[in-house]
Amino acid sequence: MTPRADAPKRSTYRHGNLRHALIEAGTLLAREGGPEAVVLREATRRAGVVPNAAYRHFADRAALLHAVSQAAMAQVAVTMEAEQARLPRTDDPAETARARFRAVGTGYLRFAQEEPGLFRAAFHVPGDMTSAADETAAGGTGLTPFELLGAALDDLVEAGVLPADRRPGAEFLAWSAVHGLAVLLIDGPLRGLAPTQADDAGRHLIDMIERGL
Amino acid sequence: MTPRADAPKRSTYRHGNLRHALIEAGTLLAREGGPEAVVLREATRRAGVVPNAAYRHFADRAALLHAVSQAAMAQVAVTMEAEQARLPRTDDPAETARARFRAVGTGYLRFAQEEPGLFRAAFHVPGDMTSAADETAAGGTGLTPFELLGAALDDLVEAGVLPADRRPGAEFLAWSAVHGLAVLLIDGPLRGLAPTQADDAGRHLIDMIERGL
DNA sequence: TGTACATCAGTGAACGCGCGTTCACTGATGTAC
DNA sequence: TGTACATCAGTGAACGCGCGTTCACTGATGTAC
Repeated sequence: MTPRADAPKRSTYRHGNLRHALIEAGTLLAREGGPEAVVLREATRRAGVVPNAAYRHFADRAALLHAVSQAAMAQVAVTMEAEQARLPRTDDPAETARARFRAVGTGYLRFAQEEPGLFRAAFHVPGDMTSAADETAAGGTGLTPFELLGAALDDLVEAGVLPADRRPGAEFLAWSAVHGLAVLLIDGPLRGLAPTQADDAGRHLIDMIERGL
Repeated sequence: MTPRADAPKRSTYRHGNLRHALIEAGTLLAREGGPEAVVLREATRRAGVVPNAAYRHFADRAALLHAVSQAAMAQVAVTMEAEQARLPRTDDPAETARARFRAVGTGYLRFAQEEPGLFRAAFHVPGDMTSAADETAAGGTGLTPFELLGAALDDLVEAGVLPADRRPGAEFLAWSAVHGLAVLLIDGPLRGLAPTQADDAGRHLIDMIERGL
């Protein structure tokens, strides 16, 4: 009933920002064990609060998990953007578009490898990330992962790399391929591949996508 | 403690083939709700047996789930083979190889759509389906899904459709793409796509793979 | 500037739940003589 | 062909577990007068 002893002691009766603290604790739980590890009681324990206190901020466990999932999604977006940001400048627009497109994929794969638990949480019965931007799932640029992919594909078309008639539906093809590799790396037969090998596989896969699109 | 009333009554004290009955019950549970629905107690209930009776045949719940997972894997293989079997004969070996390769993918996708619960169970922390054939995961031809894919790729090379230097690692690229689409269709943003649209997406994806490989 | 009071965040205690698993048992089977 | 007995599949009862969730509460805050 009492919050765990090693939790951050509060001097105030009010917590301050319990909602935020619970999402943070939940995110940590997801990092450690994926979505099923996001246990309401444990989150409250870590926040140094009694279990039912969570119900002031979330309707139920599912609502907390959803918030965590959105936060994880935003981190995916951030990783993608970081991957794009580290790209060297080029004058060739085709080259640039291509590099930005690849960065979307490699960022996605990097996140999956580095944060498998969060990655799984992000895609845990997701609230259709395809539809209108959900702010809480967006990265620094305000775009969700799906939107970043779409933008990269638009760039490819604009740069003349991708024929316009190939554009419709292309996000689902590219996404499928990259997502599949991510899943196989996380808990499929490619799990436990050394990071360098995984990177190789990612490169080859993205090669295939570029050629195939 | 007593088995459920509506379970098949036994006249004999011995069940007969409880191990098999439990796998069957577990498979049904997986169909209905995926791997996490494979609950030991419920499986025994359905088999008309007391909970702990399961321990005569399985070390623990994980062992039962593993057996169910293998059975599901075998069904994937069977679906793939069925897809190949319905192919019309052609004289053109290149055409034949190509069609057989595509059938591997479409069978996989069809199974995922038709039996999402079993599909998820099949890939639930799998015992590395890449390695040596596990009989219980094989279909009618004695090949696992992974081996069927490998064979199809070998055929492509032999028929001169796929350059031999592209062959190494190709199964992981093809598999990633198809698996990713399957996952997105099952519980990703493409979930709830009409079967015909899903088939279209599958075709386009496999087109992409063929071109990209 | 001071005080009454509404608001509502967090507490304390308790619930029912179904789960996996362990124990000592009993009853049917089939094999050895 | 008949009987003793070892084997072991399934029973009965019970455990501890942690979970999500509900209830009536108490304490601190900040706003209205």
